[in-house]
Amino acid sequence: MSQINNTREKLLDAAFLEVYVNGYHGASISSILKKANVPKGSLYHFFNSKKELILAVIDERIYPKMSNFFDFKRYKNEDIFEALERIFQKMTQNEPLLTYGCPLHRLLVEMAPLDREFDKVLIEKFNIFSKNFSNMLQTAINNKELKNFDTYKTARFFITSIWGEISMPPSLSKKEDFVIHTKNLLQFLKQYQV
Amino acid sequence: MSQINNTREKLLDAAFLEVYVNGYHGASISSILKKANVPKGSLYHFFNSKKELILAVIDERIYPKMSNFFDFKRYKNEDIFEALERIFQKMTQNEPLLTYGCPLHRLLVEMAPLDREFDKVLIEKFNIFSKNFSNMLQTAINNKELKNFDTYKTARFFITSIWGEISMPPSLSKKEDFVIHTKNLLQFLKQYQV
DNA sequence: TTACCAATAGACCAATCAGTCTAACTTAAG
DNA sequence: CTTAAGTTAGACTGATTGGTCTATTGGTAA
Repeated sequence: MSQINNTREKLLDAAFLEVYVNGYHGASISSILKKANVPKGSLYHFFNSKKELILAVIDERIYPKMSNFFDFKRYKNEDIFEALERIFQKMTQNEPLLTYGCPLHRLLVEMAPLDREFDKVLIEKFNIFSKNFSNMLQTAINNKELKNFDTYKTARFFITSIWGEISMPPSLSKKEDFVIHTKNLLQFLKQYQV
Repeated sequence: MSQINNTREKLLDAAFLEVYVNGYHGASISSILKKANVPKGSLYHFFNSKKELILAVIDERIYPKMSNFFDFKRYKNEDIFEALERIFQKMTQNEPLLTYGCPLHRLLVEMAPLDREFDKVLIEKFNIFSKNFSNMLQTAINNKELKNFDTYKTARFFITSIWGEISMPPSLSKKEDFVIHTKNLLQFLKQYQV
């Protein structure tokens, strides 16, 4: 056996890149094999189909990366606005993501309406991010930092809004625009400040 | 000759549906021909390639539809908030668009990073919408309805934000969420009210 | 009537698609 | 050393891809 499924890992890496650039339908198995420098037999040894491979890419590559991007956690002694500013700041520094968009969102737009399994898996992830953000806001409400409001709906508003901005193509995607976008969202949240 | 290029129109209609559902890479020429009930020779008589066909779909089908959706025009005697409420209200009534997303945005996400021509054509459209909206806001500023601010950047904020929301897949796309989204955006704009 | 050209029709093409299959190789266990 | 399982290797398949080509049709204008 090769060292702990090195081949499988190489396939996931190559497939991630291929799908990130070309989307699901645009991604080619032969191109993935070429990138990974792995023969076809190995791919179909580890995965039963292209679809299964890409679903694994979502779970094992895309989702972990994006969890780090949508990292809605409070530090101690931060108020909610400080925390969000820090989180948005961190997002802003992730240049490839700002430039080339969120791979989760790209697949969501392409595949969720077409395929039940993609729909299920991708929405699952979206809901996790929303829930995390919602919890963060709820804590702030409990702490009397914010007035009461529907935190889940606001979390959805923030995330879909951010997705809209970062999915703008490289030719239009300027860091400055993202900064303005997140500042606007923070400005919006200020209305709930106590 | 058939009546004023009836065949060409049928091809554009069929191609629009095919691309709206499947995206560019997922769209199949043979499926388009079947839908349109038109032989292959006719397609390649009117268009030189799949790409040229879809670029025509953008200009002659998608853009006109979306111009109606992103219809940033003031009526007489409306203040800026009344006008935006009316416009968002009209968007809200366009159920297929809310449910299946904006075809312009879907293509933008899929193709703009991959192909210079798609990038150019699609961003052109985005810029038109942004400019129209920006002008609308500028008029309100000139009328002393709103304080001064960068209207173009705010227009971009609104449009990318709305795109993010309506590109959510059917399984998550509820009219109620869109209503909340636009209400939040209006709420944001209220900060500039004089 | 003739001539011409736009449009229709679909057989055909090479390339590529995802996926299958069998053989060989490698590694670990007994 | 033997055996079995896990993995590699890539030739091959049938379907489908976008696109080409030639023949024919239908209508218009001279």
